Amino acid sequence: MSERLTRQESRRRTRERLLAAAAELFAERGVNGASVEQIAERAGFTRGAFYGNFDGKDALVAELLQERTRREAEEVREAAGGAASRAEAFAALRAWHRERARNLDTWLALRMELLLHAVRTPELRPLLAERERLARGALAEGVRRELDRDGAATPADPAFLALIAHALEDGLLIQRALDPESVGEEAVVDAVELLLRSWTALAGETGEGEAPG
Amino acid sequence: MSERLTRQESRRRTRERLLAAAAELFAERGVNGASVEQIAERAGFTRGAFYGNFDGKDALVAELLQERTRREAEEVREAAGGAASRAEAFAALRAWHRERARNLDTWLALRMELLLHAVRTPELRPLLAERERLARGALAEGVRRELDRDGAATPADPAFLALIAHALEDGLLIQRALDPESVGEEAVVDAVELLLRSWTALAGETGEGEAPG
DNA sequence: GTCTATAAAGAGATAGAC
DNA sequence: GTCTATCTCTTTATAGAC
Repeated sequence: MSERLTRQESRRRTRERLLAAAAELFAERGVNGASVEQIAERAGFTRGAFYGNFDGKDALVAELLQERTRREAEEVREAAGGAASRAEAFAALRAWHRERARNLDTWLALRMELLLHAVRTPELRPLLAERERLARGALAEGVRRELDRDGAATPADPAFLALIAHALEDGLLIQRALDPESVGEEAVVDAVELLLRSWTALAGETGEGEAPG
Repeated sequence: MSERLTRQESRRRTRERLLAAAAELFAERGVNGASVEQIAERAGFTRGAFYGNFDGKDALVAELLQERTRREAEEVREAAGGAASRAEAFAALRAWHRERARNLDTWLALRMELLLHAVRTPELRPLLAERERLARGALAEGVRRELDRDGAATPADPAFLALIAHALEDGLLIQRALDPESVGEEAVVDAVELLLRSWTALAGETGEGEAPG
C-alpha cells in the first residue's frame, strides 16, 4: 500500500513539473507556440511521459487553467480573511503587487494566454467567470467596509465600485507592460487608494448616510 | 503611368485583403494558430499571393500591428478634436463603446493577441507604447477640461487620472468578455462618468482652486 | 502578381520495449 | 511510467509555369 502511494506521488510530481514547464513556455511563446516536445523537455522528460500523463495538449491547457484559477481563488480568500485595518489591507496589497511587478511580463502573458483560451473555449468560460466574480465579491466587501469606516454612504452599487477596482488591475498592468516609463510600479495600489478617497468624498457630498442599491 | 498606378493599386488591395483576413483569423485562433494558408484562403488567394506580398508571417504581423496602431491613433485624434460639451463628449464615447461592445470578443481577442506579440517582440513595443501614451494624453486633456468646467481643482496629476480612465477600458472589457452577466454593456462609460464625478467631489473637498502636480 | 508543385521541417499522437 | 521509434498531417518556404 505504501508502494501504491509512492507511485501516486510520483505521478503527481511528474504532472506538476509538466504543468509548471507548460506555464513557463505558454508565457514565453504562447499556448500555440509551445510544442508538446518543448514542454516535456523543459520538465526533464520526453513526449512519452507527456502522453502518459495527459490526453493531449488541450487537456493539459484545461488542467493548467483550472489549477491556476483555483490557486488564485485561494489567494483571494486568504487576502480577504486577514487585514483588520485599512493600513494593513493596503500593506498586504502593496506587497502582493510588488511581487507581481517583479515578473510582470511573464505573469501577464500567462494570464492573457489563459484568458484568451477561455474566451475561445465556451466550456471553460464559466470557470474563469466564477473566479472573477469571487475576486470582485471580496473586493466589494472590502470597499463597503472601508467606506463604512469613514462613516460615508456608498456612492454607488458596491459591486460596481469593486468591478472598477478589480478591472483596474488588468488594465494598469497592461499599460505598465507596454510602457513601464509612464506607469509606476505601485500604480495599482496608488490608483485604488485614490479611488477609495474620491468615493468617500463623493459619498459625503451626495448625502451622508444614504444607502443606495 | 496610369498602368503603373493601377498595378500599385492592385497590390495595395491585395495586401489589404490579406491583412483583413489575418486580423479575423488572429482573433479567432490566435496569431500562432492561424496558418499562412488559412489567411490566404480567407482573403481569396493561395499561398503564392501571400509570399508575393509579404516576406512571411512575422512581417505581416508587424505590418498589421502598425496599421491597427496608426488607425487607432487617428481615431483618438478625431475624438479629441470634436465634442464641445461634456454631454457631447459622453455621447460620442457611448456610441464608440456600443459599437465596440457589438463584437467585443473579436475586438478584444485581436487587441490582446497583438499586445502579447508586442510584449514579446522588443522592437515593436515602442510603437504600442506610443499609441497608449497618445490615448492617455488626449484623455488627460479631457479630464482636465471637465474638472475645470466644474471649477474644481484637479485632485491628482491629470496624467494619472487619465491613466486610470484609460486602463479601465481594457480591464472592464476583459471582465465583460469573461462574464457578460455581471458587466453591463455600458460599464466603461458609466465607470468614467462615476470617476469624473467623484474626482470633482474630491477636488472640492481637498481645497477649491488648488492645482497640484 | 498569382498559381501549382514540392521540398524540408515540425507538429500531435500511437505502439511497443523496458 | 517513461523512452524510442514511427506514422501522419500540417506548416513554412521556395521554384517555376503562366
